[in-house]
Amino acid sequence: MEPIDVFKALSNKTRLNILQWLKEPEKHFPKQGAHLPKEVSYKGGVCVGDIQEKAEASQSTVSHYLNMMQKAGLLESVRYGQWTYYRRNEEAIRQFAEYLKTEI
Amino acid sequence: MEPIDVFKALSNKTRLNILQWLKEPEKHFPKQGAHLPKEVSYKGGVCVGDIQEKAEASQSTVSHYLNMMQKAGLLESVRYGQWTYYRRNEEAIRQFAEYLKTEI
DNA sequence: TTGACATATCGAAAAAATCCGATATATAAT
DNA sequence: ATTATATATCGGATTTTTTCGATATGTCAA
Repeated sequence: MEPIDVFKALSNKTRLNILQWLKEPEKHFPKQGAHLPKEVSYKGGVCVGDIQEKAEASQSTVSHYLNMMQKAGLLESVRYGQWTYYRRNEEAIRQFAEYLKTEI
Repeated sequence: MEPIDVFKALSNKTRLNILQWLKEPEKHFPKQGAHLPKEVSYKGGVCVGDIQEKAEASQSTVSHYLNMMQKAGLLESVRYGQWTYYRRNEEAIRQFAEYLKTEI
């Protein structure tokens, strides 16, 4: 987790929004999980299409953003069938907040 | 203090270094304060020239960086004669770390 | 008041980020 | 097999950031 990559990932309104929406997925993505078979239930994860709709950017842009945020360590993903579910990597985010508090 | 501006300011190795150097000015800028008359003593502040020398970037670049970091709220400055001293805005930095911990 | 020095600002070239549509890939449904 | 759907990747146009040298401004010293 390179701090600079995290700062870059957070230097954009849309990406910052996505990260904050994913704090409360059921609130910001009410129809979330519609595609998920009950037995797998990826807790807190939201599929790309739902995020794209809310973000009001193109599909390729949102896919790119999510990939960037995942590489920075802020998100993690799992694929179920044709859907990719993204959710926050809370442990990494916590570590980053801790780093910021002590090192910056 | 716009979070996005702070993230942008921190998305650069040199600027991140400057902020960290200024945590311990006497350690990273041993000749610091040479120009300061004792009676004013801007605690923790370092002049642009000393920062530039350590950062190994051009004078205009460093001046620009410092201005950007100040606008973001991370630094504050005072001018004494022909020198401008920059130091960390600890309260703002603390607030930002707190924002990150609770809002991100 | 002239010259030297510190810093800020300007203008521009180069590099990187943004962001899209088109296309590829993978899976699912018929 | 074919078609439809979700996501990823590609290629490129546009915008923003980076970074510099040149110049302007402000201050001090002789």
